[in-house]
Amino acid sequence: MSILFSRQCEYALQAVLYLALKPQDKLTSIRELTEKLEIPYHFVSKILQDLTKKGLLISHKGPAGGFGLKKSANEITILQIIEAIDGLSFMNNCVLGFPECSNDKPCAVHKKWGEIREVIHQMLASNSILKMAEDTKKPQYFK
Amino acid sequence: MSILFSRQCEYALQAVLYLALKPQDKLTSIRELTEKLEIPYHFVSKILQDLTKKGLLISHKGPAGGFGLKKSANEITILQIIEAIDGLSFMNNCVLGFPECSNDKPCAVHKKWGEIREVIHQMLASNSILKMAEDTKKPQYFK
DNA sequence: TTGTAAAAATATTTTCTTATCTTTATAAAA
DNA sequence: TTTTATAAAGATAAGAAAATATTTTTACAA
Repeated sequence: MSILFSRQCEYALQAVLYLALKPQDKLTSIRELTEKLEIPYHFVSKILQDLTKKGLLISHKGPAGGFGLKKSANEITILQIIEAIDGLSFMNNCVLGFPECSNDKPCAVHKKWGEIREVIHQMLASNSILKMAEDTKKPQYFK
Repeated sequence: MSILFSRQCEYALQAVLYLALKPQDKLTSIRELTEKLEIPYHFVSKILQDLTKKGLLISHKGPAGGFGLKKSANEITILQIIEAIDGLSFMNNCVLGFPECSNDKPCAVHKKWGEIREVIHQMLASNSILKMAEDTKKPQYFK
């Protein structure tokens, strides 16, 4: 079961981090991407199209076609990917699910969760996907 | 969309926090509970049965029947409820969804998320549901 | 012109959430 | 003590959402 983000969003992150390690001008096919990452072809293809429409990726059809980052990998954050796929509702909603939870009517962990949420936000917004991908031991992205 | 926990789990928490504010010997019917909290009767009824089987609640059939906490509200934590319904996989899985993420092959936020997770654990385990429910402005639990 | 690869539309599968209906237990009334 | 109303237990089904697959179309480089 996924934690904070949808499966879609997780795949999007994996794909983008994979692309971040490639030269920006080189396109990568869905085939390569999904085989290396071992994630479902058609589902991911839909996700990449979404990211393209949202202006985060570029795509080209035909032979030697594929996907690439639209901007340089050091200008993109994980949070931007998450925002494009899942939206930022996890930054607003009550973690215990109380529909009316707010500063006026706080749930039992409202304040504490607010602090935690800020740290999570930091974690997702403070580093570029380039740094993220480089910090990571690369072998994990390949089989 | 829910954040860390399933809808089931959220309802369970809301129900248990509601029960925590009642005298322990008094039983509460699903009807009252779901009407006051405005949550779905049948779904919640299933959840309460689960919590009963797991030994967290007691139940009685028949007139004046209903559910109550098995132990005193100051001996139960939110984490115990979560563990019973969703399990603790959120404490182990990679937040970005990398299946092989571990200390050996950490994802981009492995370390940071580990710290955050500890704070979340603290938040859920360090106070009893009695304190949780009392700290909360009570009006929110009633309509 | 041909093969490749994304785009798009549609369908299937699975999982999660919710509802319906029947059964069983039990307290209280007759 | 039998009846009756109440409320949980249980089984099953319906609905919705999320995840994944299939098929067709479109673009384009060689």
